[in-house]
Amino acid sequence: MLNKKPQNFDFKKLLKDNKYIITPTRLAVIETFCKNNRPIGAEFICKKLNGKINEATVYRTLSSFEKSGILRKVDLRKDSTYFELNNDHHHHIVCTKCGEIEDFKENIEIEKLLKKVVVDSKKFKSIEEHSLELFGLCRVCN
Amino acid sequence: MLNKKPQNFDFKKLLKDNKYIITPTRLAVIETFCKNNRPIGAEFICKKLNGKINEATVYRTLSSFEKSGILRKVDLRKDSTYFELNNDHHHHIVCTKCGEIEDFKENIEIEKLLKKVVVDSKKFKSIEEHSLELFGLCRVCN
DNA sequence: TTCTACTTGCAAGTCGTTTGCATTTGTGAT
DNA sequence: ATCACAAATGCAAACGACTTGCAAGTAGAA
Repeated sequence: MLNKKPQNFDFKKLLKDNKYIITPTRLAVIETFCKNNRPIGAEFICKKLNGKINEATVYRTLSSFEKSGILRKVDLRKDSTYFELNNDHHHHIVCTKCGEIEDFKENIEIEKLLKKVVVDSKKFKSIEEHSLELFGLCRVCN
Repeated sequence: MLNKKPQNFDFKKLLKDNKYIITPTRLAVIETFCKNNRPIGAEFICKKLNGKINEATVYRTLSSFEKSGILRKVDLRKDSTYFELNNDHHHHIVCTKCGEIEDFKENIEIEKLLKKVVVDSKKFKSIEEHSLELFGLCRVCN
């Protein structure tokens, strides 16, 4: 879990805190997430880094960062997998036409409602994660 | 959109209402969804139907049923795509270990909260769909 | 500086899904 | 009933996202 604004934090410290060996690849991947403060996928990263990092390595890095909690997966109903820095809890509104994304904050009311769902549940007594994404047409596409 | 309990409705009427030619394949696919009242994917359908329907046809049928609104896609963080009869609005709690699924109803409070999100949004003035799925360990796996 | 375990690149493989094409089938008109 | 034709299906090949095995490179501790 990060606890600073994505734009300016110490990449190396983040890696060390998560017991990673510091490599140019890992620094570059984190930097790409910081520069583009929105969900991105493997293909985007490869393009942005100009093919300097191998595709397979990008996938391995993303998957590893997700396990350690640096990144979180986001379901955007696209054909490939998107990740995001796991720094603050929010969700997305996604334009189904142009792909435009707007964030919205998780709030206490939503949390309360989800807790109530779990209380009412017969099969579950706690939940660890949830996805909540809205889909529609943005003002431009509409 | 269906408006009857999934267990007992007229498959042929459903197809006709949606301007489909009635074929054994389509009837069998709908029936599989009715019998197994939960999200299922292409592989499951092929197995249940004993390979009587070609894999490619199953994919084509699912995709077509989704477009016409008979089915809805469900994001369950699995490696393949799951669908569900689009008959009543609900969400899921999914066990990340064994895959057990429990439904919970969409309620007015959740709808209100989501409407508020849209009101606060700068880029969107309405949404068409949303996903809301909870993930955790069920009582058995916990 | 050296050693070792971890990381990376490359190429091949996997898996879910899609597509092109030839054949079959449902349905409305005859 | 039968016909004609558009639509649906099966088959095999292709596709795209992702994974894996292995050999070579590299970070970091000693």
